[in-house]
Amino acid sequence: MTVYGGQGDPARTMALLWRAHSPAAEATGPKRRAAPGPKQGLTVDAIIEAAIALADADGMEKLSMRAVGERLGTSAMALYTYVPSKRELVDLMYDQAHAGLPHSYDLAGGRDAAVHAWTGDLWTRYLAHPWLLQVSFARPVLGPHEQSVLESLLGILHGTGVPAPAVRPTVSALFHLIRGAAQTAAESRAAATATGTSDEQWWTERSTQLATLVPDFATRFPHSAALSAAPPPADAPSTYDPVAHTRHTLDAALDLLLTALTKGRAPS
Amino acid sequence: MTVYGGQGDPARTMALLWRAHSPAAEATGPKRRAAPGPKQGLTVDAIIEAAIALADADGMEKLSMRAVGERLGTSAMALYTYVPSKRELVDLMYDQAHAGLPHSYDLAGGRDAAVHAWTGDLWTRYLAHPWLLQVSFARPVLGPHEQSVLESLLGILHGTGVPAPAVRPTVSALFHLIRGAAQTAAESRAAATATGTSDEQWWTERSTQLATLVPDFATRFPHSAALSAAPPPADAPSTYDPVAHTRHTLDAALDLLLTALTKGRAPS
DNA sequence: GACATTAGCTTACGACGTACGGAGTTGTCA
DNA sequence: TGACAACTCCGTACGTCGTAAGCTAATGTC
Repeated sequence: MTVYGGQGDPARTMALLWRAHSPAAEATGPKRRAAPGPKQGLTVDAIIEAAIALADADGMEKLSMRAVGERLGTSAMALYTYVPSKRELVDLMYDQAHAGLPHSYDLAGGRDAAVHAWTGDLWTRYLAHPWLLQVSFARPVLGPHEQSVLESLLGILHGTGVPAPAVRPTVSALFHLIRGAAQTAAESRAAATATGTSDEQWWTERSTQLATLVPDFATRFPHSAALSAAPPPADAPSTYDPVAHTRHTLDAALDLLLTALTKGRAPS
Repeated sequence: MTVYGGQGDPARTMALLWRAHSPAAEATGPKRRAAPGPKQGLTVDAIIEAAIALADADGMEKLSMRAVGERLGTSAMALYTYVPSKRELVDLMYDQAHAGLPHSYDLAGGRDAAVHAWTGDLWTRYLAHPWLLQVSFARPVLGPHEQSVLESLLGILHGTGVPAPAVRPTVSALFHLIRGAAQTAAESRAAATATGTSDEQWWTERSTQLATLVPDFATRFPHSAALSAAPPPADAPSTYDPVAHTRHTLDAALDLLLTALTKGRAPS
């Protein structure tokens, strides 16, 4: 299931997102008078880091407040001083996981090369933190690092003369394509390691199963049958690696889009 | 969070998917000798229907085995005779929610018109059952109704001369684009009804918040700032409706893709 | 030194998915 | 016809989750 982020108090979430990571953090609020009470033993960043490590290792399903607390040597409830709820924590994790990507891309090689580079970086990040793909992209909150990813793409599009009306559709299309492809890749990779069977093996099992279960498949779904029977394209990766395969499909789709941007009429 | 389907026993899931809904259901297994024990009081279809109704009404988060059982006048555990687990139920719901879409599309109006029609039907379905977008698209199991949706698209692409190597990327791109856009639309619609504030209002609130929180936003993210400041395109829907708006962006992205298919070089 | 404020954390609650196993019902076969 | 085995149904219970409430103790200000 997709995790829907951005469902806590938006104001609080945004403050956390931008205060914790922005260089303007100090400047934002006037200096807070030192508060009474015990010193804080944790930091939001430590919590985020622990949570990300957990999600990377065991997946989003295993991410629980108790587990994060335990990893930090305390209890689940100790986290609630720093983070209003698990949802906000997920938002913070999401933004943090986008940190460190390039702020801008070299445009000397042309638009297509730059977009491919940008795509490759994002793709790599998604596959390094596959739980990112379980956090709804439609969430309303944008943190500084996500914003930076968007900004770098806009820089490419603007710098290579993409007409203004085409920018929005292109941006949304790119994100959806990359996320979708990465999700497919991550899922097949996870299935392979979880079941121990290779992706190829898995598919043959599945299709023999389908053949006995639905003997008239080819009659009912002729085009689908033809598609699965078709040989892979000549320039596809030869060793059967589902991740490389998906990436290849993504690149092809990207090329379609980029071709349209170059040759096509400007969309409305 | 995204719900990951397809994680139960694949064989069992596929048998359920194809047996329950396919006309070849009886033919599949040799006649099962009548089993002893009480008559079954429920049916898988009734359970699926109840679960879908629940998800439609209250969202995926509120979908629980207890709730489904209650709606059918029994307990949660009563369902486990028919369905191995909640995950399989979600898979069955997912497939069932794709039932009744056209099996083929009129190609007389050309490829673009047919693809737009197909897209529109799927879009409508997604917005009618927004929980569909929380079920991972990367799940490995395909039921008969999902298969039919794929088949009708393949019919369009094949019937209008899309070159074979371009088919796979086009299909995956189309699904990702539509799902992504529909997710955005569904989310903003849900946010509007949940908070009572209009989408427009919501964004202005958010941006004033951002402005005070991050005063140097425009310097740090010039392109993003310029984009939000840009006027909407002239042919955008005039009354501010986030769903129509997202749909418009989707159509523009579709046009990009379709343009590429027509004019572009065939991708590898 | 009194006191307001705050962090840390224990306990507890209600929800979840579902394992387990008993009770009751039915077909088959001796 | 009676015994039995197979099967459905489902109540109970377990372990998990997010987090509300509230106590304890530490710290700053006056």
